[in-house]
Amino acid sequence: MPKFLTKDPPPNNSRAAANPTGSEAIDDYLKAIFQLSGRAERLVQSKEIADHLDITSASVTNMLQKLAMLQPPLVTYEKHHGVKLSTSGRKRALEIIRHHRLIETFLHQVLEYPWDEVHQEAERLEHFISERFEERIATKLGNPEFDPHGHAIPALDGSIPGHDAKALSQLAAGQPAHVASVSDKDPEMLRYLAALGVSPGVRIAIAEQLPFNGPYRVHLGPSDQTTLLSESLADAILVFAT
Amino acid sequence: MPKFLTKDPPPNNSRAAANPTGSEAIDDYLKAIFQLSGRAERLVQSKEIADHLDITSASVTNMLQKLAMLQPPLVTYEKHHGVKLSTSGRKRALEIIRHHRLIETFLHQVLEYPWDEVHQEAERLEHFISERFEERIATKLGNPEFDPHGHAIPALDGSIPGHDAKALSQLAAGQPAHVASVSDKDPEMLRYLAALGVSPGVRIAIAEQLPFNGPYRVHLGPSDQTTLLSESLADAILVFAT
DNA sequence: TGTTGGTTTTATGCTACGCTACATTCGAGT
DNA sequence: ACTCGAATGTAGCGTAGCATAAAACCAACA
Repeated sequence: MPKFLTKDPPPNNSRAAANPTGSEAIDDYLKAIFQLSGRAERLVQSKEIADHLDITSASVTNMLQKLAMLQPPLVTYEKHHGVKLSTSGRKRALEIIRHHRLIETFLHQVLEYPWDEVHQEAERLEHFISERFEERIATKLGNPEFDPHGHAIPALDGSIPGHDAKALSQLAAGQPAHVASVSDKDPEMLRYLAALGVSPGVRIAIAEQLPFNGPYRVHLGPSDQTTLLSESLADAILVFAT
Repeated sequence: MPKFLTKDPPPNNSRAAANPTGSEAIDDYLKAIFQLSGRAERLVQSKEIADHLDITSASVTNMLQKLAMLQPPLVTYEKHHGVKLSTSGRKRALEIIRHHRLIETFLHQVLEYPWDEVHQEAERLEHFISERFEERIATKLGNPEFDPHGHAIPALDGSIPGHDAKALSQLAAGQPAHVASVSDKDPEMLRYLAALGVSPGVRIAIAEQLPFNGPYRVHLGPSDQTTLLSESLADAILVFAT
């Protein structure tokens, strides 16, 4: 018998109010699985999670077993084949992501945070806000569908405003498009993009990619200004064709 | 040698961003010591802390030793005589209390929480918000001096807007006064007080206390309406004479 | 069928509290 | 001063929660 089942659990930390059976670690696993499994909800391998969270595979196996035998289980786990989220697990994952993106939007719009600082704060607070807090800021913001980086905010019922976006690097040259979203992970990159004028909704089109996987030359914004974007920037920007 | 000194500490939880050497437990000890020691900053006994936090004295001794030998120390600890906060400890305690009261005010004014619900949420969030968050909500609120219950919000420099308030039960009969603050611990009580029209700033005076430690008959508000208040309510309401 | 990654098991470590049981000290009252 | 009970301190231990390294173990593919 696994050692974590020695006794029944009497949890008592302050985050319990927001999430009865949970912890920051668990939240992070659920988010990771959700993001890695993608729309198709494919099985996710331990190694992927381990890499994503920067821990060892052994730790992941441990936690997955734990998550699978919680009541209710948060994942369905097939030995040697991977995991996917259970209904409860997906619910919690979506809740956390909703929290995160609502908080980001709130920090940006109400507290006037610069957009490169919202992620870090949201990453911390997403675990601790109550249902009530979530509901209040959503109302205050008019139930927004997208966060400041253009990422869709899951609705209360778990539905996600669709977007058929693809990486700018996948866009055909000459195809006019609009910026859907930008990665929020790297503040430095966000500041740079802001300086360039790249943000959700802005018009963008690729003029050409320079030879040997070189930078992209793009036309940007209403004035069709020409700008150079590195490969990694072109991967971090999602667009939808128009 | 105490066992908690086995190795130097590499803490890594998400709250670290808000408070490098800290934990919710530590915050709670510091708050307790601050509140118990009062204005005079007298030495606080372990037992008082133990009772306040509802844990055993032994646990308190343990923690106090730990707090005393942190770098920098958060308390000065004299064996068998009690503790008081060090400069760093007082700084942190005031920071937490400032967080708590700013958050309460913010929830009430910006997110329109009813005043009996703000305490619980603030109690959780006070540990996790960043300096930046604190600064932004303070600015948004116009650097308020009092929270919705009338409690003074410590300023950034640690100063606290003075108030020479005393319990309503200590007020002389006939002496006109204003409500300074009400205890925020019990939501039920807050709802009742709200229904009566008792809130900070309201005019109040004792008509009489009924015999044998009976309830207080008070005149309340601009219309001098007469109301009965139990002993414990009269203890929970602070007033300043006018 | 053998190699080889990814996976699982096992045994452990570590932090951060909390507790019990027992030893000690303080200090108030005689 | 002395005594005795309350308050403290010490030692040892328990638990929750993660994480790890090393070794055993699939399972898929060439």
